[in-house]
Amino acid sequence: MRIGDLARKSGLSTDTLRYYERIGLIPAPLRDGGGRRVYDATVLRWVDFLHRLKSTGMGIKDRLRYAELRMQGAASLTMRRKMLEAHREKVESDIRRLTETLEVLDEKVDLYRRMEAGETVDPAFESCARTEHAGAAMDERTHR
Amino acid sequence: MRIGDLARKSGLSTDTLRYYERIGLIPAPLRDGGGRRVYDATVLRWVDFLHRLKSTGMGIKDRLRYAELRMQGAASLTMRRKMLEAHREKVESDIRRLTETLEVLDEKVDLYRRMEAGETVDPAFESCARTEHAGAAMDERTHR
DNA sequence: GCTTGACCTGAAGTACGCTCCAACCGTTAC
DNA sequence: GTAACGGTTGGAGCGTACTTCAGGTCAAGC
Repeated sequence: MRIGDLARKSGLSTDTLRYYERIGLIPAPLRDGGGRRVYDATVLRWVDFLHRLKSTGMGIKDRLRYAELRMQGAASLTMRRKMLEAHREKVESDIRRLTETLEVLDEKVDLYRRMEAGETVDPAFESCARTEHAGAAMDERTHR
Repeated sequence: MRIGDLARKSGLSTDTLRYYERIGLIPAPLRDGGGRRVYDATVLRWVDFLHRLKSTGMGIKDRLRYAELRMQGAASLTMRRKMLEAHREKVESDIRRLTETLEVLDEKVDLYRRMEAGETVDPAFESCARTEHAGAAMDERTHR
């Protein structure tokens, strides 16, 4: 598998793959006669996992650290597990934040729909500390 | 309320608040005799909401666009609602990705725990396309 | 009156994570 | 042979989102 194939399969660009290699996120592959990178199939799983860590909020330093540990082999298992457990906690709290936001957005969309329909909005919504409806609505009322 | 109070209440730094004002995310407040910014309480809700949009993955361009619409008042309600609905979809798909990742991490942590305990790992795990256990484990076996 | 602390401005610097570019080389199809 | 294609390198450039800095002003407490 050459770099273009890996790019297509992983969804990353060839530039990004070379960049990851340069900074040490993926191991340097063997080269063919013409000096071109030749990847074995297993690297795809690693690239996908790295991408998963990144897309769920793990920063580059931690991904580098994890990649380093991985290259050290079995001796680093415990440290890697601890990193994964820490990331798990972060992912869980992100899910909570997002789920809460889903509710806030639904409330707001609902309010906006009612305002679009010309409905008079109960001033009691001002007491809802989670939104900025009040401020926005005040602006809207006072500046027109 | 001065900029330091708003910083403490919102969790953002005074520098960040001034930066947000400069790029147009928060409206320019009135000034006191000494030229210092004086905020009214409602801006805190707006800052919190902006922070929520940001921390749930809305980029700066969209936040700027939203802030712009908000300053235009009630005429932009429909467009704001559509932006919020679009963001809602993104948040939902992020939750799906994160929830899936939680499972992947739990699987991996579990596997690592078993390996730490010296348990022989069933080679069947190689068929699990979601993880990079196989590659890592192979490395670990072949390089020591 | 003087110090302390909070605030002001404009501009430069930083960290992350790519992304693009120029200039070149090697393989394959025709 | 030659054109197209995919690959190589080192280095520059970019977008997001702040953060820091230099050099100054202002208000309140002692």
